[in-house]
Amino acid sequence: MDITPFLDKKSKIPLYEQLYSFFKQEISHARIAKGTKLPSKRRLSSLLDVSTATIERAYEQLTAEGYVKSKPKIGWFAAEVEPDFPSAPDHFQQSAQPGSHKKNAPAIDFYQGNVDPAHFPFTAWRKSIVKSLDRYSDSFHTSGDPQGEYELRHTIARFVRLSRGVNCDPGQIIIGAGTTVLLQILCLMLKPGTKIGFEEPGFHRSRKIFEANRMNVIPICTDAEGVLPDELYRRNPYFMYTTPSHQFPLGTIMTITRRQELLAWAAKSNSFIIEDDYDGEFRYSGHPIPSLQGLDPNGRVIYLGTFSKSLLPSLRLSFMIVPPELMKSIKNNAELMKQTVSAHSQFALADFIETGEWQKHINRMRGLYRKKHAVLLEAIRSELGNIVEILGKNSGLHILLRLLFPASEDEAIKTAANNGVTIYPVSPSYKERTPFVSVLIGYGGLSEEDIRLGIQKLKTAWAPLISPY
Amino acid sequence: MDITPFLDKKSKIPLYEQLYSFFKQEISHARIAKGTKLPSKRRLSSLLDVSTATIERAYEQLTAEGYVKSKPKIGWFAAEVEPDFPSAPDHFQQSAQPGSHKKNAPAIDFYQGNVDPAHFPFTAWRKSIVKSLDRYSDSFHTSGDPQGEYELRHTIARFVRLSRGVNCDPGQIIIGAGTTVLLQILCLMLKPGTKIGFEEPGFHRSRKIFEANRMNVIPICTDAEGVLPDELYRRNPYFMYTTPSHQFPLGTIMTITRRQELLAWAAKSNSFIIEDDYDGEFRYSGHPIPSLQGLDPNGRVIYLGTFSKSLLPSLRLSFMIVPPELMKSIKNNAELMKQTVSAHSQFALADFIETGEWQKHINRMRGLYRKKHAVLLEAIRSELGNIVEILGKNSGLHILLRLLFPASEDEAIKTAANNGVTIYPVSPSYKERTPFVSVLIGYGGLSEEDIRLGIQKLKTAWAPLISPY
DNA sequence: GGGTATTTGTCCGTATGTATG
DNA sequence: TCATACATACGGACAAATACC
Repeated sequence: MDITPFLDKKSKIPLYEQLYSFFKQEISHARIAKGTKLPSKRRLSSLLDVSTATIERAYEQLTAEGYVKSKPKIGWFAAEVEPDFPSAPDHFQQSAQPGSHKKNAPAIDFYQGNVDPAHFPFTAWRKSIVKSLDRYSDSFHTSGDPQGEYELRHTIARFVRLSRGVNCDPGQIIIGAGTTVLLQILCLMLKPGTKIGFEEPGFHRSRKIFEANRMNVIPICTDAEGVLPDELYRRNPYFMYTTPSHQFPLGTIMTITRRQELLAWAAKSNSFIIEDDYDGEFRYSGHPIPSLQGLDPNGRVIYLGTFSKSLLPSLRLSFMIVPPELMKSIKNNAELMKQTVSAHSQFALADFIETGEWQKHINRMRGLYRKKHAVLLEAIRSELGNIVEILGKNSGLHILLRLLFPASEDEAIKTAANNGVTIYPVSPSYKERTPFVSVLIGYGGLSEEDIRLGIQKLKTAWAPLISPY
Repeated sequence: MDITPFLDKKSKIPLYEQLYSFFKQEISHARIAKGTKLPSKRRLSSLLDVSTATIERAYEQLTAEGYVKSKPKIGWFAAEVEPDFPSAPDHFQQSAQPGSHKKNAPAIDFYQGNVDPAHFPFTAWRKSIVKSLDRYSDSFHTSGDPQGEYELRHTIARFVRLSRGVNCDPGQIIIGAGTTVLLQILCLMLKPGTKIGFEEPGFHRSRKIFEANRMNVIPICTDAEGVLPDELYRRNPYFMYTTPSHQFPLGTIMTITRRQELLAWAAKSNSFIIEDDYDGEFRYSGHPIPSLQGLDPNGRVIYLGTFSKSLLPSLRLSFMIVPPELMKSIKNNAELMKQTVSAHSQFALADFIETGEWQKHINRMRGLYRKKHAVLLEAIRSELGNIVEILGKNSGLHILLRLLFPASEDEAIKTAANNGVTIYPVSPSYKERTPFVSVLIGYGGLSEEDIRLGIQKLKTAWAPLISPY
């Protein structure tokens, strides 16, 4: 047992905590047997050249958590701890040694759900959280408003009107821990077998939610302008799920005429449209088109928004704007489920938006993503120019690569993986047959350099797949 | 000498100055004899929950003015001082007394879901949150592990084993934003019409979740020992939902024999038991009985735990421990729903538990609730002694009052409301007929004084309902 | 076997750095 | 910039347990 190399006096992590983590690891992994006498304060202190009080503090903390026991005037002893599970990732060891890069560099991950890790306004966000903790501490002892805290709903209502042209009052907003939770609340009001129109292709996670709730999911084809209204008249679903601002996965932006046709259909057939605006904040070219919800005078649109892309995926905070006609039954179900987002997160987000930090962040990110987007397109053009076609390049945080060479989706993904690049299949987005071979490329979470590198690697990976003639 | 009430953290007067004034008063009024050793920096610091440096600053100022003398490495001692004017007004006592009661006092709310608002270890919790923000910022840019962050699951596994006798490894744990979300995930794996045994009476919110998911909810009667196993053999549901550690709403604690019978039934019939341990941390008398999960060698128990009662309702954090046989399908559904709790909350809670703060808090709360509980019982005995019967008085944060006078539940609640007391109906807990008239009294969120006052008001409210003969 | 020096945990005051408003 | 408060780390005084002579 040698601690010396684990103590880093220059680290930001306090000395006593480094010691604490070390012993915690050793004991819980049974590398120090229970009952073993630990080195005395003074011995360790002179060995490691730190104060005895530092050692003492580490031991004290370990005592508080039951890892060691102290016998006064005798010594400290490792306590009995459940053996740790061997597969447990040694998180502490890794985080304590930030310098050591793995030999096998992690794959470059083009996952569409990731966002830029480097430019998040951490200080401001932290400030909002701390502020909300201090200011709203009175509200934390109840489970809170099942729809979500009024402050946040009010803020969202105001903001969404300005930025997305969505009209609503706070009473129509339901806060939830992710779009899936909100869709789940929606499903609770529907009988199994209810007809749900769903873009084909479309966002598979949402489709699976409907399917798991035993809805009758009807694929509705899309073209370059968006959902085809004829199909809707023919199949006449009760709900129609769509992603008009940036169709998933194709990336098309629904035209204004198509939007109006959709709304007309909904009004005529007493159906509802679910508008999932999952990354509507990021548009790079062309005029912004108002949301379906904002265009709709008849209250036929359920609007879904999220802060996963525009703030932090790990925050798990989305919202749903419900038309008055559905409000009562959805509210009932929301109350049944209770609120799913912690009050402090809600207050923090409200503050973050109110202080203008969110807007600043989005603006900054839009610029960054625009640049990444350009880098990606350029890299693809130069590296893969004649073997792929790019689809959906005007907004959002992902594009589609249609393969112009005879390889299966599976082959394309596997060879990429073997070359250290993770890309994603498009076929799950289709309920029925997939018309052409393509892969999903999300670039939000990668640096410009990694984007270039990743595309280069793709070229290498795919080279053998291209027929030689 | 008790300083606690004199320290007002929200005051504009600096903390060190409040301390300084206090000791100056005490010493110059000779309430502290000369030569007395003053409490050490650390002792005071932990007692008052301020930094040691703050105490030091106060002592220093006192030293400078000759009120105390410092002996290095030994302590601080009160010095000899001219006695001050004896009639000096105790300025602090006034400013610290927040006692100005409002004229229109809000209703006294006996809601069972509320918890004590005054004794939450706010500083420690805040510290855990800030620490998790600082230390895990790398993890926030992805949506995280759908089951929940490994650190938290590991911590919960360890803790639940020690405190509730539950056996599991972190891989079996699913974190979710509330018990309802977890039950919802459970329901996604069940066909509509699946038979769910449900305690009669039972926790209505859970029942409604099953019903909303179109399960076939079968009421299973309970007696003083818990669920009746005969009923189970007769009706043979696939899942049986129960609250063995503190039956909701009756408050009975399931006996060990009954527990074993239940487990035997589940093993024999290949069914599963859902053990909802919603407030198992709080038990006031009798021996602790191990959880069903801990007694079960056959993996037939799904254990539900929550931090709503034992920490903060607004945190929205619960967990589910899944037996291996169900793991695969439940995991699938959890992945479909994605994780519903923000990563920073998860890391913060893991830290809060790991640093021993949670245990401290529970211990403290158990004592407080025990006292409130005693106050409540005493108040009921003295005020309502002969018109009600108390049910379920050995654990948890609520009791049941059975009305011994001829009034309806509705009447009892309405007259109470008219007298400024909110109490809750028991009838929603019953799926079928309610056998006797009773009301639900939760006391976790009320002060001892309000508990007494509330019961007094109940007496006044109900007086007219009692037949005069 | 009894006294003494040493080891050890516990408690203490002090100094310096850092975050916040 | 400055006041307030907290966090981290240091080194010494003390008394009990232990080891040694």
